Amino acid sequence: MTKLEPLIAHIDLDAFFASVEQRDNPEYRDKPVIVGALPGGRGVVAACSYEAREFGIHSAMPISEAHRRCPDGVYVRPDIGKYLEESRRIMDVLDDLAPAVEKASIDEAYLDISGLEKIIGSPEHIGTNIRERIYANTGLTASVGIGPNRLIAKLGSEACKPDGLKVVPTAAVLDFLAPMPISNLRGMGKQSLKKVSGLKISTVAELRNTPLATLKKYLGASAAESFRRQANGIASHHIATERQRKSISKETTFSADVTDTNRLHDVLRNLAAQVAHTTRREKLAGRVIMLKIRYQGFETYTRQSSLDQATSDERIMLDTAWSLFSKGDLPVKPVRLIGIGISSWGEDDQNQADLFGAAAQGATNQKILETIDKLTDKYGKPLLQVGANRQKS
DNA sequence: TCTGGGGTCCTTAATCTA
DNA sequence: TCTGTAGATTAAGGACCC
Repeated sequence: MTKLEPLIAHIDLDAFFASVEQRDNPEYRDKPVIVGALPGGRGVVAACSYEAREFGIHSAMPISEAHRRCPDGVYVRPDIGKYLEESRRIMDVLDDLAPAVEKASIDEAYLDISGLEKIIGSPEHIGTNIRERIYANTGLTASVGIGPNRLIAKLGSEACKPDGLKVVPTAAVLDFLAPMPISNLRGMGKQSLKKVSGLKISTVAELRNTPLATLKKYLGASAAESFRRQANGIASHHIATERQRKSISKETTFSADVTDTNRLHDVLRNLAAQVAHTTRREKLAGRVIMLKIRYQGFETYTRQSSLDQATSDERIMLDTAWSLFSKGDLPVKPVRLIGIGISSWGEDDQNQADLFGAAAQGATNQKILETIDKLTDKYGKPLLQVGANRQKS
């Protein structure tokens, strides 16, 4: 049997949030739609329609600046629930098409379409098929890039936006990459660009021709090697169909900075409850609690603390985070943002939570009950709490 | 311009441990 | 037993992405 050449497709919905709003509100069509914070408040643009982009608006732009550029635009608060539902429908369409689908974000996915050529036809044919099916099922347009690996597929879909299809055969990869700005490479953000500014290189071809030792001097070994591989079109073609999330967090920015510690504690309690709820819903328990504080001037601190045992209990999360806040090594001044997170999943507590949950749901399995007795003997009261919390959620 | 929220991964420094 | 050291782990923060 001959080995299959890897063939990867990257699917990217065009201006996703804004397109959903334009589809659902015909009066928004052909208008600059800006989804995000409302003018007058603190916040940024989460997504905007292509009409809005003509005013120079882009995602992550402060909403005040967007409003200055386009005072007559349609400003909409995001409806994440609606977008998640839409995302699920799109992923269902993709699941029907390819054996391996990796959801990369709410509006993006990678598909392993190796071998599909024998069933559906040429890569162009496959790409067209994907775009047509998404449009037929959702009324939304998507851009599709197809190439021998994830990087080329992703850059392909970026190159043909909006509503396009780009196929890059292996033989064309180097020419495809050559004229691109180096900022197109994964990981080449503002800071890395600053680091290489002295090299006077702007295109991928120029980066490719820069000695590796020189790149290492400016970027460090690991980043230099990564950019060099990318410049040569070398990247992974692995599609991860199952991805375990590594952390859960919740944060909030105040409309005006807060000094009142009672208020901060109340807000943190609320955030801890939300994080705990998600943690239990995902049947997880974590050992590391993280506190995030941001002051005026975007001065940001994080502090974390490891627990002896994994938890999904909001009171433990709150108490741990609050003791990090009160420890005394953080500046005492008005707080702009406060957040809490949990990570480092632990096996034991998770299993115990599951067992208690099963018992609470009326399971009579003798083995479960015996195990609960054993665990209760071993750990005592706090464990009963795990079950009680789970039941509530 | 004045910067959300929820993530991941990487680097570096400090600390622990064999 | 003491000390130095290397490697592992933890903590904090930076950078990036959508």
